[in-house]
Amino acid sequence: MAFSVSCDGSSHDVETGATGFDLFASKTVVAMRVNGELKDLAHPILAGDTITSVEMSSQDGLSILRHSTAHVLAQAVQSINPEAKLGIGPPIKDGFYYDFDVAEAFTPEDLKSLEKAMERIIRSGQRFVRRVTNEADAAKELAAEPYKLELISLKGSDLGEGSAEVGAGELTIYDNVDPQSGDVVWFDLCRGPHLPNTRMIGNGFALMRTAAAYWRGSEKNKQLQRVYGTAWPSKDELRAHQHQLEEAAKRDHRRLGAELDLFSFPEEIGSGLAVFHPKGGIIRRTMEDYSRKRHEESGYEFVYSPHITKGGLFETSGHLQWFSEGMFPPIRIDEEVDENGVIRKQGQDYYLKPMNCPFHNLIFKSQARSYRDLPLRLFEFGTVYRYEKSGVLHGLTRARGFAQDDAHLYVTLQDMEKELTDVLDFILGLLRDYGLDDFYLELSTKEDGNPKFVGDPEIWKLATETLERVANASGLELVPDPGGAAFYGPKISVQARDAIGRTWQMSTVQLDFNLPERFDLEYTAADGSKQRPVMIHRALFGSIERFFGVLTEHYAGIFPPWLAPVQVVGIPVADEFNDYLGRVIDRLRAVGVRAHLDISDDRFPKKIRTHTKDKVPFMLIAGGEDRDANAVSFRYRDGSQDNSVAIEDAVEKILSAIRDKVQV
RNA sequence: GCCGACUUGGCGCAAUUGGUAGCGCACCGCUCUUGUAAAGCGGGGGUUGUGGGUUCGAGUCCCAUAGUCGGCUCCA
Repeated sequence: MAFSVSCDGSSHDVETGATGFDLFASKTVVAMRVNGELKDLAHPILAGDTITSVEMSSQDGLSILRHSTAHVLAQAVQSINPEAKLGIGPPIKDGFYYDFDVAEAFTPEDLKSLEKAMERIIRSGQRFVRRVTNEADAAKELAAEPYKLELISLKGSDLGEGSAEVGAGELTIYDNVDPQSGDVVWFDLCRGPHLPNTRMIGNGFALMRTAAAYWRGSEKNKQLQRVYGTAWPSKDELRAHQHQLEEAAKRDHRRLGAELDLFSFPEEIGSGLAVFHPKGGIIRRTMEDYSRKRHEESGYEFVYSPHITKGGLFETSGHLQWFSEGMFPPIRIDEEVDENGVIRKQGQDYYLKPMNCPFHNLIFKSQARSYRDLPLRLFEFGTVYRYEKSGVLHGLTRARGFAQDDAHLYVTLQDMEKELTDVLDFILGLLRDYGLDDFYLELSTKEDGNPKFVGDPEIWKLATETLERVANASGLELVPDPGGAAFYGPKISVQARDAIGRTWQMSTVQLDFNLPERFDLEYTAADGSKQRPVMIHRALFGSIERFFGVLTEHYAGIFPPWLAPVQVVGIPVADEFNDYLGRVIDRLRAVGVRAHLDISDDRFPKKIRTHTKDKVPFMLIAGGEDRDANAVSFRYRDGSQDNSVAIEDAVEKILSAIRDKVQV
């Protein structure tokens, strides 16, 4: 008996018992959506179903490919080491991983032999066959897999949406069936769907690296060995992905920082503590100078505070209670102990500051404040120290000592929303000046029931709603981040996409009703009553170091002229033109351009090479032809040229590029 | 902090099974040098992250420690 179904938008007649295989002849269709749900092609089709094909190259298709590849990896691991216990193996961005409980960590050689074993499995064309089971039967079959048993027992509880093993519906197992013998050669608890067979994985996969990972993501659990892999519909796409990774590695700020002589992390100083070299110093100072100028224009007042303080200050703020493990341990001073070890004089504990806000609060409190003083905007490039765990340090983007471009705004409740709107506007404008222009916002809110968050729930609600209104008014995309708030209040963070599409958390704006309370901050209102101000914490760069790192990667070290450590290098074609070109360079230096003349013994092409590698934005060249025309020639970093430009025009061209902060 | 890998002159790398450290770039000197990514010659520089140990002998093996890298966890 035939009936009709809707397939990819048109009507099809199929026989009873038909499956996706009868609908899709194309080898690139790997699965299908039946009435919106992802299904294997082997899923039987019923009358009235609405079906759409899932191509291998689609998002869904890639996930299925990667998940199936993960299964093949797990089978390969167990074929080599039958003792390996299975964790989970989901698809992720660009690939997949699978966790194993094994006695010995995987070595690079292991990965090679695993790839070989995977190739054999893939070539053998095993079919993925779905089988519905129940908890009791599955528990019997998987008796040797303790982690799978745990998943079964957790079914439907706190596994979350992303789980690839068990879903809300039926419990299913996927058998890998050998096409020749029809035997089940391997199986795994899995909700699917999968490719029809392993052969469709093809040769566009690779194992990338191994790492340890806590079972179910908790530090309290055992660490399993994770193997990361990547999988693509074709070898060419795999190659393209690998090439992309190499390109990203080339713009790694840690590498560029050494290559371009910008900064370093001397081992003698300590982990996560950077020094900036002269060239990095120029970039950093230029960034800071411009930021300072813009802040001045926008009504911020500049303050300074010390790097250390007595512990009491952080008890008042609450940091010592909630985040002491993130702070460097105290320096105990002035304690006197007698010969018997008895304390004669009580000492004092001093701490390196992990934040600037308590200091600014003390400045607020240094005098009686009036509503006329508000909004009071206190700004500081404040250097803070945080005891980040050794394993999380990462160049400039995650350091133990860094400077925040930190400001605290004290406003009345009535002005709060307007001030927040202005701040967000100010931030986005400034980030654009630094060359970032693709943003979205994240709203970090408290998590109900988590004791980490302090303060009155009503106030949290007011703060969160206000931030949400301001964020929405910006017109930018707003992504929720539940549980991501600071302990004292919710925040908006600005996420920026860089030149190769990676996103970075940049600025944060936090609303705080808690610290004004703890510090007993108040001002006199127009009616003479004492009122509590609202506090807004905000940082644009987050940390100067981190922003420096992000910009380095965004520009791949090819900084726009206004930030470039060396803006112009004069390269004479021969010594004879040193004086002529030197006069042009002197003229640029006289108007503040960072320019110098290369009169080294190197030959002309060598100099071009040297300064191209140094990523100098303007190379000015002069030889006989230029001198005769009273001109110079430009060479840019990409190799393009602009010959015989009149000196006047050349100077103006350079000055305007710097002034307008454009890229060249 | 946890798991794994790595650590050789400023940088990038090399040194068969343990036998007394090499190369390129950079640096210094000399010679030569007119047109768009590396002129030639010569020279200095490391005891192999640090501290122990095994051995007749260790860059190569073992232990500890520091740092780096990849992940996990974390990120006020």
